[in-house]
Amino acid sequence: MTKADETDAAPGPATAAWEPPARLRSLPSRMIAHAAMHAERLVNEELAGAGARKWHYAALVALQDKGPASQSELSGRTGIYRSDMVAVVNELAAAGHVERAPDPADRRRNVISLTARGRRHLERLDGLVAAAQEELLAPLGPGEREQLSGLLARLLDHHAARPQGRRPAAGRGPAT
Amino acid sequence: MTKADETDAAPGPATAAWEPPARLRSLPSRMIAHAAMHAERLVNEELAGAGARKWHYAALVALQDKGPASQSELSGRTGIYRSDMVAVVNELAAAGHVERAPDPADRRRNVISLTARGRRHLERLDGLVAAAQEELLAPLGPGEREQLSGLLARLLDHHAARPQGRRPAAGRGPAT
DNA sequence: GATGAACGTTAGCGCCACTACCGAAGCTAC
DNA sequence: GTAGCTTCGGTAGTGGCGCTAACGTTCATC
Repeated sequence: MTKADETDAAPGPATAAWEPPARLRSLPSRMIAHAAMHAERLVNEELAGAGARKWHYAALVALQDKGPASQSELSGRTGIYRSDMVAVVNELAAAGHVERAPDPADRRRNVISLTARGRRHLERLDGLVAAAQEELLAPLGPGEREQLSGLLARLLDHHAARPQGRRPAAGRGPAT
Repeated sequence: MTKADETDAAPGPATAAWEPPARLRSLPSRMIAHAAMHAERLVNEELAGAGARKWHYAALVALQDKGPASQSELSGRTGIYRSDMVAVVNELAAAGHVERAPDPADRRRNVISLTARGRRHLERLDGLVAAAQEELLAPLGPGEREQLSGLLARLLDHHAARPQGRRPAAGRGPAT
């Protein structure tokens, strides 16, 4: 048997020693982290087909749903740090999905606004992201999906209120 | 108003433009990623008190629950990549929590085993990790925690079976 | 008109998942 | 028994991402 047990379905006692112990497998923080990895992988794979990353999607959605904004405002909407927002806007602007114009009312600011092309692009990304969600949640029924969302929302609400004193930092949470 | 609306509780229309749109906030992949960030932060903060990281914890648990193992076997149990396992074992060995001995039966292998000191250390880490889980799940009742765990387990089972063709890679999933 | 804050920007750190490659040692097939 | 595969420990490096620090410009306030 040179290369058997490659697609072997029967887990012998030799395989057991390679599996994670139940104590790790059932650890909530670990399960969540693991699920997050799958989620990110799926989203990234989908978006990669359109040459986009989750940051781009988040920024475009934030612009479409709440209108033009300065970069730091966008930062607040998306959870992307101001420092990283620079690159995101650069890339989106280079692709023509977004326009960066100086704010006449406040010359420190740039006003970022969605272009027609960006809107079209976002439509496509929406489909890809939705597909990723579908893949991610595939094993769950509609009711279960809502349960999961509800529980996670409770967690996030709780921890969003927590953080010790840091309110105006502009940059909380992941991009997608 | 130089620095008002800093700890302002009343969200005026100015604040709304800074909040993430519902479309992003309710995106399952994003919620999971966000929750994972909180989870990792909590676990890291707890473990930092003992000078440990989640990798160390995962490795120690894997050793305690399934006995001594080679490094690549440990890799399989914990989800830590073989390449990264080197450093983890180095650190654990330097702290005296683990012993690395050449395997007489197979001179390519090192047998890693838990020391008494490592067992004691792990006891402490267990408490810290448990505390982190408690903080993480604080807003949820016992029934809800089981719901969440169950749903996540379903997700993970589904996606663990998926990955296209890559079975023996030894290094799936996060460390904690 | 000086002080201090906000904005965009650059640079860099640290963690972590992941890849590629290496030499040594073991196993299998001929 | 030896040639050719794999496995193991190990080194190095990449890239994404969350996060901090600092700087010059511009604005707001006293």
